[in-house]
Amino acid sequence: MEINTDIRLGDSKEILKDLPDNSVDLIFTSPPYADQRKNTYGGIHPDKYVEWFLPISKELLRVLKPEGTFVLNIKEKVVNGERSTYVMELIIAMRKQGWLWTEEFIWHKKNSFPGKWPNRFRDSWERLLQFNKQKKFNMYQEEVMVPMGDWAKNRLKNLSETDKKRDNSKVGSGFGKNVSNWINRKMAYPTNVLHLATECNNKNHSAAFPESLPEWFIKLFTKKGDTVLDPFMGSGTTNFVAQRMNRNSIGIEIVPEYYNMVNDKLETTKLILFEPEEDYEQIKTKRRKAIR
Amino acid sequence: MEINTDIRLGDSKEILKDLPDNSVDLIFTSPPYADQRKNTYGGIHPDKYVEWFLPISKELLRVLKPEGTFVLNIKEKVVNGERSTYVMELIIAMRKQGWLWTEEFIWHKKNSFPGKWPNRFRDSWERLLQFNKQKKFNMYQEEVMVPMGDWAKNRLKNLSETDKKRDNSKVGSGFGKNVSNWINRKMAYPTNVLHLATECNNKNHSAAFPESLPEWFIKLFTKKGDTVLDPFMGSGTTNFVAQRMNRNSIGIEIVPEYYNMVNDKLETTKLILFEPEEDYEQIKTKRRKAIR
DNA sequence: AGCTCTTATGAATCATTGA
DNA sequence: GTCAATGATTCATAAGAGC
Repeated sequence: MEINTDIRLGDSKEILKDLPDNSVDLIFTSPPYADQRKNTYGGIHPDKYVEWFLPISKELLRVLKPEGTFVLNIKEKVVNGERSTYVMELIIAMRKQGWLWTEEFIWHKKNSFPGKWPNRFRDSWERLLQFNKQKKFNMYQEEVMVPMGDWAKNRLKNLSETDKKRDNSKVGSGFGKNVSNWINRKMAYPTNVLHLATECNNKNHSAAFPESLPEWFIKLFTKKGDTVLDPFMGSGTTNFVAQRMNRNSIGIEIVPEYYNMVNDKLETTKLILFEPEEDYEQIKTKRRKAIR
Repeated sequence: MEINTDIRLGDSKEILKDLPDNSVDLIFTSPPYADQRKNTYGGIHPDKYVEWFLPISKELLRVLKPEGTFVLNIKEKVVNGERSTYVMELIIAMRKQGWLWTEEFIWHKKNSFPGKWPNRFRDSWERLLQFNKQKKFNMYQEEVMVPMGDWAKNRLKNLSETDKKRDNSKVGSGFGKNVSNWINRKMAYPTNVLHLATECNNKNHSAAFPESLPEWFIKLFTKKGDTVLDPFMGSGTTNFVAQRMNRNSIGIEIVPEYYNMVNDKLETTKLILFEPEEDYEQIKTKRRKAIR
């Protein structure tokens, strides 16, 4: 299978216009947060954030396939002792634009930034907002199943009366069936809380997320050969992960430095990818070695 | 110290008017969620939720002390395949009403029951929205510190070169000071993600939260002798915990059944509380025995 | 293997200074 | 005064090396 990784230099608002309608299966991105990263990006003021984002999300709505998904990683900062409301306003505005706000996942960051303040604890979570074009969308739940913890085994042994009642009352998916499924698979579906560390390999980009973050959503919402788009590419994490997972991808980046950095890495990676018969993990290891 | 637990039967919007200005240190509540619990509460429609809540939050703003805190436990439900936006709208509306939206804590529910839907995972988190009247409010961070892992003890013995460098470079707060803090503490500050189980003792009330939830916020935002208010008392968890922790409390409940249930329990508890020289844990155990 | 120990580091906040 | 920029402060975890 030929996998294409297409990166473009320029402003998302403009570049996106070149992409055809209904052509992308998953959009995964972490846009510049309001007033952050001033040295590299424009540094959008919280009050202007929604206004700035809406023209972009309008294009995203156009290029996304009807069964596709848009996952937006964002977190509002504290301004003047209060959490900003621009993310709330953005959700409301995007719904008016035609998006469905399907779900909000929580990224619980294991290792959050240090600090101590008299009236605030450390912020250790971010939002992962899931938007869709329609109620029916592609979701491959089995791909992100996780090994069951001990709690589940214990629970299976001693089941409360409430538990039994609940499941027996279900039609078509009785309790016994569920249990046998669990025992056979020893795997469970995850929840809408993701527990990942913030560690990332890209030291040159200030705001890179860990590879496991896009990886999880790419598994969940796409299959091999599908197309992933990141309109705020940054250090290219989304695109590298997509490539490793045999998904086509498009990345857009406005800062030439980052664009070039990703471009250079991409060349290195291509050489490795042409070696056949390797699975993800092997490629992952090799690539890392090659880059470092 | 004489602790008063004052429960009232009626509609919060009306009953709250009887409470004096600036008299409450902490408001902790979990209001009926939109369209949930139809059999017991009115079942407020998502579209009407903000409109319904604002007159109540207006009174809450009045009765709260300037240094007090309002913690609102809420989570929007899925309507027609989408998350409702009424919580977002409520936050924005409450800010216009004069509230400061200081922080959003996440309650990560450890043990949500396994379930499966074709396009959605189990919902295992809820919002705990912190509102304040002013930027300066009472917060007793030390009270909610958690035991540090074993790694910390080891670290204290042999300190890394990096640690030394970092700390030696500081002016005015040298290395030794920090270390002594650690040794004395053996405790760490939490973050804004709470990791609690959903277990709760009140089977008769459909939406009761675990005691550890109000307990955490009562510890964090009040001291002994302070006053806690729950305008949607339900099974009275907040009030029982407040009482056990030597805080005065007020509870308002519109459903006579719940009111009576709490009232009955309260009588039982009072007898126990009049026995002196007991700490929280002892009382807790006794009360539970007495009630069951 | 399992333990102990070392080391790196993360989209943060706040107070202060300067325009 | 308001607003923007700068610097100081800071904690807990995981991954990896060493025994």
